[in-house]
Amino acid sequence: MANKIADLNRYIAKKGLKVTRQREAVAEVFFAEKGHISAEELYMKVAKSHPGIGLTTVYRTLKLLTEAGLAKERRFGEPQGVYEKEDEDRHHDHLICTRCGKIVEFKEPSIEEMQEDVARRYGFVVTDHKMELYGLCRTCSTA
Amino acid sequence: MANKIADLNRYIAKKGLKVTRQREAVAEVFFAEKGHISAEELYMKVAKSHPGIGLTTVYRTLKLLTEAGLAKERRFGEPQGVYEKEDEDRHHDHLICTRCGKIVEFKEPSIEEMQEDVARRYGFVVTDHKMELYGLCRTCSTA
DNA sequence: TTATCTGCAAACCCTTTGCATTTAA
DNA sequence: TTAAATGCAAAGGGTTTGCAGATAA
Repeated sequence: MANKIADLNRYIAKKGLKVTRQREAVAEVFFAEKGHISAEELYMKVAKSHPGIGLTTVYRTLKLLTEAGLAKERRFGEPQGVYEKEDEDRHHDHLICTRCGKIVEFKEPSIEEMQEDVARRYGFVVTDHKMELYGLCRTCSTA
Repeated sequence: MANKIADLNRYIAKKGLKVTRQREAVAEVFFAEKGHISAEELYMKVAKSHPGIGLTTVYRTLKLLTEAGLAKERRFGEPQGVYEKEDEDRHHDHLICTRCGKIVEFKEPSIEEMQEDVARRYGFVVTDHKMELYGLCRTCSTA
C-alpha cells in the first residue's frame, strides 16, 4: 500500500504534476479498500478523515490513478462506474448476487485458457477480459 | 421477426396495454437489427421510416421489450446502454476489438460449464452471465 | 514565480418523469 | 368513453469542465 502511493508519486513526478494532500488522501483511502468502490462512496469515506475534499477531486484522482495503471474502472450493468485496484497479480472475475448485491471475486485460469482459444479461432489477440456471473449466493438461494 | 412482433403484441394484450403504430415501428426496426443498438441509434433509424416518433417513446418501447423478455440491456464499459435481442437460443458472449470497436458474438458451451462449476464452489446458483474478451481483431492486429 | 490543483457551480450526457393532448380499445 | 400512449420539456442521476483563487515546486 505504501508502495502503491510511491508508485503514484512516481507517476506524478514523471508527468510533471504535483503531489497534493488531496491526492494522497484519496489514494490512501482507495488503496485501503478490498473490493470496488464508487466515486461517491470513496468521497464519503475520504471526507471522514479529510473533510473538505471535493467530489470533483475524487473523480479527478480516480482518473489519474487509472491513467497510472493503479486503478481500473468497471461497470456492473449499471450506469454508475466503480473502481478497483489494478493488481499486478492475476486478473480476477466476479460472482454477483442479484438479490443482495454481494460481489465475490474469483480466478479461474482454465477458463482463461479457453478464452484465449476461442479468441484465436476468431482471429483475435486478447489483451483483457471481463467475466461476470450473476445469480444467487448461498444465503439468498436458501432463504 | 414477424413472430417477434406477435410475441410483443401478446405481451401487450396480456398487460392490458395498447398496440400503437409507434410501438410497432420501434419494434420492427429493433428486431431487424443483427447486433446491439443504443436508444439513440434506434431512434435515428426509426426516424427514417417513421418520422415524428420521439426518443422518449423509443426508450419506453425498449423498456417494454425488455420486460417482455424480447430485449436485453447491456453495457460495454460505457455509461451508454445498448440493447440486443433476447434470443430463445443459447446465450452468447462478445469479442470486442479495442482499436476499431468491432464486436463479434460467440458461444462456447464448455466455458459455460466451467462457469457453473466455479459458481457452485462459491455456493452460487448462476442465472445469467456476461463475458467480454477485449483485444485486437485480425485486421487491427496485422495492420 | 508559475504552472498545476482545488472547489464550486454550471454544463454535460444519457435516461426518466410530469403533463396536457391524442388515441386504441 | 376512458385508460393508456405520445411528445415535449423539464428534471434526474452520474460525471466532466470552466474558472478564480490556492498551492506545490
